[in-house]
Amino acid sequence: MKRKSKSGPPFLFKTLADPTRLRLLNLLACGETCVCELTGTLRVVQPKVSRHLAHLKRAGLVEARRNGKWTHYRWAEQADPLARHVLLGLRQWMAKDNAMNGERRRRREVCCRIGPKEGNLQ
Amino acid sequence: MKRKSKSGPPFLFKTLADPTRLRLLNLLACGETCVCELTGTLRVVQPKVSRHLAHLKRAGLVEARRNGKWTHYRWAEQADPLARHVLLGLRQWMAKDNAMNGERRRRREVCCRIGPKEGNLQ
DNA sequence: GACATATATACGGATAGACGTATATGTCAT
DNA sequence: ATGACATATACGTCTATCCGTATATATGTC
Repeated sequence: MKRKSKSGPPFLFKTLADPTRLRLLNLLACGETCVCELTGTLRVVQPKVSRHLAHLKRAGLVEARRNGKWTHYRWAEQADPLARHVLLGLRQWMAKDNAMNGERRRRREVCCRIGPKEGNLQ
Repeated sequence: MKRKSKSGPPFLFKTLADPTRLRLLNLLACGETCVCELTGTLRVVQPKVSRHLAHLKRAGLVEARRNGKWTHYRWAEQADPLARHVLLGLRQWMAKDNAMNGERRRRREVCCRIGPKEGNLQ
């Protein structure tokens, strides 16, 4: 049987080929966020969010940090130049996209712990 | 029923998520190439090559030009900034990747119509 | 311990994508 | 028109992926 290469450009692009994962990356682009906030903002059932976060983590795009009952996710630094380049472009695209902007705005309303000055693209 | 958006970032990334399509883009990065040369270089059955080329064309990544019995494919200019950015990064990655370099080298051997000075990344 | 909350995973079904093979289309030469 | 060649598409199958639901795990509180 053939090896299934869970790395390299094809796997990176496969990871970015899902709308829900892009929405998650968009919210995480504002800074570290916990799962319940992501679930609330995207209005998506929690297992779906967790599954996609797990996929992003496997792909090395995000990192997780446990804090008590909560798990906080954040963008991971990219060692691979291609991934770094692509994610930079993605970030710039998200900064201009209307739908993505709207979701970042909603994130501020959903999350009680974010002050009015936070919640913008970093 | 829900719309299946054959455009936007998810579709772009889905298009780039297949190894065969990346190999095709790699060969096309050297310049316009006809299907039989691509088939010969990749050592892949012709319908498979045609199908993936059709996919790349639908995604707007390549353009086709018919010349007699042959069809020549080439990279298409990208209007979308994200696509342009991602494809630029991809091109730089291909220029450094060993496997991709090897295939571009083999392209020169397979194709009778390419002189020794051609066949490098543009 | 029992319980509530936050998150992760397992399971089964539905759909999309890739493949090999066969066949259709299009072009040229005779 | 016939045949040869280059390319495209159609068809059936197999696998990967996404989803909703149910359940498991982990942590904190009482």
